[in-house]
Amino acid sequence: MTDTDDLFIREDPIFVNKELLEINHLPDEGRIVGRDEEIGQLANAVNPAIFGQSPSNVLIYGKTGTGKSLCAKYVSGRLIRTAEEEGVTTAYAYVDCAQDSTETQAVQTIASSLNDAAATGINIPDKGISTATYYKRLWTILDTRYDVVLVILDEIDKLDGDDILMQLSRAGEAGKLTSCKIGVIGISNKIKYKDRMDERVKSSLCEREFVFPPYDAQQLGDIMQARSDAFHEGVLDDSVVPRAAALAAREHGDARKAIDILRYAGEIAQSTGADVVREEFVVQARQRAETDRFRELIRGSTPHSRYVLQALTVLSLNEHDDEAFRTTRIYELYEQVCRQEGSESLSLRRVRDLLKEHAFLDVIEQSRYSGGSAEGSYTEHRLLEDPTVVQSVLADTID
DNA sequence: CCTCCACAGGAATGTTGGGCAT
DNA sequence: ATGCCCAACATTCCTGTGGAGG
Repeated sequence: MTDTDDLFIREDPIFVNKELLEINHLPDEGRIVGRDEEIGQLANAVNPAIFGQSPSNVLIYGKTGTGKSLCAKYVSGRLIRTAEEEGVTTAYAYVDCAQDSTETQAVQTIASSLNDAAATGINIPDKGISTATYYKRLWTILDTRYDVVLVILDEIDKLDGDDILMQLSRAGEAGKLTSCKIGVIGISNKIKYKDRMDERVKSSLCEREFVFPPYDAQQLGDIMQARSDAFHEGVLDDSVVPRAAALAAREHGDARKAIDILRYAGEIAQSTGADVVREEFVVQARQRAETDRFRELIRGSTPHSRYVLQALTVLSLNEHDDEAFRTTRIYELYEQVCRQEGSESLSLRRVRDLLKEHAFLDVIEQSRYSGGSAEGSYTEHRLLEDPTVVQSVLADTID
């Protein structure tokens, strides 16, 4: 091993502290921009936990990238530290309901993230046991290890039922828990989510409600400025942050997207060997952020789910004029895709459900029509993303 | 107002594969 | 090792739906 091996770059010329640009990075206090009031209210709602009492349940609304999960995690984290100083043992569990959409998966995630097999002697398997068993183990874990627990349910509207909310909010009253208290922080980006909630759940979950407004270009700029320490001194061209802020502000004030753009712009600079992040990289970076979000969405989906999407994509690419297609047309093409892949096609009924799932994840949009006189009624499906983008993502998601 | 069509979607039932107790 | 339980996925069967034209 010589110390003059120049095959590898020894020091990153662009980034010093790239973690600052990770999506899940929790900034220190003072780095959360424009959410002081919300943080204060949130803290106030969960404050009783510090004395070992039940925190208020909270529902947070706001579009994606308005800092909802960030603030929820941040407040929960500080609560745990403060409670500890008071001799109260607390913890929080974070569940992304888009990923764990069934009741079972969500309970499993909560239980396994709060469990410590060494301390409790309880094992939480990934699958194979009943929902009731997961609950039973979760209650035991909570009672033996904690005084108060906060459960953050992100994208709660993606959950397939209210059952888990019911269980969590009633656990104490139903005698399932003897000493531990539970607080639920629900996060939704659909305001109307509340309307379709069970009345009993609604009254207990919605003790406090907050709405997070989108960030404006100024705030987005501040947010990125606060994280610009991720880059080496002088590497960021002065025009980069304002440009990225303007782009992200135009797209509904999504801070997550703004930070993604900044990171990608840096990576583009890195891979092209540039020593400065230039303004023109920002535009390319935006494109890349878009495909990345989408790739994440379809990464977890089953092959047939992707074939269905593939069928719709091919239709959209071939016929630019009309961009919405009937279920049956998609199904015909889907059968063709299956033959190419050497796979047995699923039933029409099942494909209808798969399409509905895509609609739920905002990948496609469905609208129902009636043909009128003896023409029946039908549903049309439209891709929400650029077909060429979908095509390229599908192509390299082969695994 | 009723019919007719092309499909939507609810319900029941079957299949698969993993964890669990014995 | 073996049978059992259960969630997730899939199929089959069937009833429900909307609006132009009779």
